[in-house]
Amino acid sequence: MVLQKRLEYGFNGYQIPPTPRAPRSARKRVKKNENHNQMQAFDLLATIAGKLLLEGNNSADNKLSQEETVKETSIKTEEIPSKGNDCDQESCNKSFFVSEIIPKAPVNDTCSGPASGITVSDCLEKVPENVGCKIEDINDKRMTNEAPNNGKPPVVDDLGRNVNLVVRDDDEKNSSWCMTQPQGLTNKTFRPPSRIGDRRIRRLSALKQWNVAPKLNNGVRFNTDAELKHVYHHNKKTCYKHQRSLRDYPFKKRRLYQLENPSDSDNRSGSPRKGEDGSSLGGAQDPNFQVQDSHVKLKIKSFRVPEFFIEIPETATVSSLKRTVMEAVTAIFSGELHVGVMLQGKRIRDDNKTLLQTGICHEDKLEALGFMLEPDRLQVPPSLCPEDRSPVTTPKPLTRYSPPESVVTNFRKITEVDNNTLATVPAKGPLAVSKSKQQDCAQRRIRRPFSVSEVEALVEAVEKLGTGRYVCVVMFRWRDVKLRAFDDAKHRTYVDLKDKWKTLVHTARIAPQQRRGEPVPQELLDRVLEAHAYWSNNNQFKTQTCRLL
DNA sequence: GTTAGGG
DNA sequence: CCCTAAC
Repeated sequence: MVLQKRLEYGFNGYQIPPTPRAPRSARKRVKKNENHNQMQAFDLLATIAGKLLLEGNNSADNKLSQEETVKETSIKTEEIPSKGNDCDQESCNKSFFVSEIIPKAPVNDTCSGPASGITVSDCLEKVPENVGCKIEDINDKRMTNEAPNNGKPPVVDDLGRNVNLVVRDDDEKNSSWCMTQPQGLTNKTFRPPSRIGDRRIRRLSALKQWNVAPKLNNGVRFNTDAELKHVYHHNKKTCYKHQRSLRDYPFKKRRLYQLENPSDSDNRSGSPRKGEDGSSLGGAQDPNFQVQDSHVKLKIKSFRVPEFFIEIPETATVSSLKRTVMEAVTAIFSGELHVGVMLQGKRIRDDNKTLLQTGICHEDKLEALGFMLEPDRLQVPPSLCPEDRSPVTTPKPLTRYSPPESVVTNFRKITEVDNNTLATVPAKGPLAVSKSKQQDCAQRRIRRPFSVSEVEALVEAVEKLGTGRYVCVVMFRWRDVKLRAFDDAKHRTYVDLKDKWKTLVHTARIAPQQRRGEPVPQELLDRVLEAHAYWSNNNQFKTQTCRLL
């Protein structure tokens, strides 16, 4: 019904009536340009276009229809149970979060021998004895596997804004929406959880986790947020910049730092970033090193268990849930564990090297040291890999879990700087290469340069749809470009496309010798400039007017 | 949720 | 590619 009503407005593939937002945008835009004539012309054209093209609908009716559409759409949207939200709630209710664990006995003494004398393997032997765990909430992942209720496709488009043919394609696509491939959806209501959604879940989970019983029977205790901060701010001098940057930081990001990854401050400016080759980092040559004592002090802040899956009946008690988690954890850690050492993203394989030789003792190179706990792969049946959540032997038939492929630790190296001041050096590397990075909301997406064919598709779509600017009474959107040309490319968001177009225009304008990356054919760049000029220059109004009338 | 624009 | 004000 709504769809039909929208389609009546279609004309030559362009949407005709102003969207609920359009007039405001238009006014603002015109206002910005201080072009009152254009504004008047817009109003006039809107009226004319409405009269000419809406087949019996005058402007007033049109407006009314729009409002009805909006109303219907919003009601429909509300009526459809938002599975995503349900999942949010579920995630909160079923979180298996525990806080990070700091071993009762500081690990500082673990490697207290002379740095030049203790080997990597010496150090590793100490690590498993102090293991704790941090179990990540994985329900956010499960959300992506949820199918919507009734298989009934929701009204995708909001507010009835898009009434052109592109949107019809969109709706049609969603009408034939297939439940067997939920991952592939760009569906508005059921698209995979955004990173913001993840953050919300994580934040809620994190808030809950501080209420978890503070002690396990093995005596390992959960540290609190306060403790983390305490550790974190051992050295005011070192952390000053970070604190200041957090204070100035947007709230969202600040929250991420505080709640999600209190140890991750490697993004702060001034954080040293050295070469990737950890093995070549010798500490002996560094004059600064000589003022330190020869002991390497490591504090392992926590171990994290990524990809930890549990299924348990809804009717199970909290008690049995706890027991299940405990059994799962026990099963993982009772098996043989191996410890790996990562330095600056590179695994140190030679156990006979000294810490000095590997650079582990070198404070300036320690932004990227981490330990991994890995269950013995031989004991892990292939069916237990995270991709295949097959049940394993557990006391309850309906309970199942799959163990993590690796257990990665957050860590800090603590090195004495001044008299009693401890400097904490943030970890980097292991988390960045582990699977858990998929759950790390703060992770920056990898750079994926646009291929020429992608550029071509983008240019083609923009040529047809425009760049999201307000043109006469027609509003085109990057969203439509995305749906039309990049619907299958899940890694290309409409923002990406918009950004790419921005750089394409820039590229097209600069001299060829100034361009970088994969060369874009001049022909395409010409089309970019042409399309850009068409959709954005001041003549667009005139041009579009001609097109419409 | 989208868009536009600065970083 | 990120971030976010403005819509």
